[in-house]
Amino acid sequence: MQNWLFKTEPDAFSIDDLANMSNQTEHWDGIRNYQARNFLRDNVKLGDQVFIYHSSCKDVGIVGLAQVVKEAYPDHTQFDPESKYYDPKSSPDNPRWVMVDIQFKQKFSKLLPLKVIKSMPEITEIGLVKKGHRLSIMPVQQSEFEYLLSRCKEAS
DNA sequence: GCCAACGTTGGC
DNA sequence: GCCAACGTTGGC
Repeated sequence: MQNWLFKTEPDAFSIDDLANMSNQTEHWDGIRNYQARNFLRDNVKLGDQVFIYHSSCKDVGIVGLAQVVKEAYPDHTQFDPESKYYDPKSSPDNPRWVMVDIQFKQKFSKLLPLKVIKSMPEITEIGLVKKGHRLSIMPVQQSEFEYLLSRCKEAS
């Protein structure tokens, strides 16, 4: 069992969009980084908890919680020439990119800002607080996950 | 919109 | 396999 943090740009797809999907479930497509792909393919498991994080926007931080409801399967956008995620070097026989499905669990009434996360002495391992870490899928160790979750709920 | 820090590509 | 050039990410 693992915990994760997935980044998303709320202008493209936000926590509210996830909450409004049918079954409050959506496939997490468009991951085009090998390290993130390897996490998705090898380590993201059914039932894992996922922090949803808004990036590249006015209010950057953790906004909610989701869970994995389907493990890795081929990301269909890699085969679609119309998609911005199209990868001509990938083929259906040998898909290069995968995605998982996640289901909305909770939106925190107040977001936990990146600035605050960085100021927490308890939080030292998560990729967010490390310099130059740009992964859009990152593991969160259990102790830090629990601490962050309690702070999110406390702010709510 | 800037720019630092990465990741990827491709010539050699 | 090196590395320069280029592209992308993402906080500010």
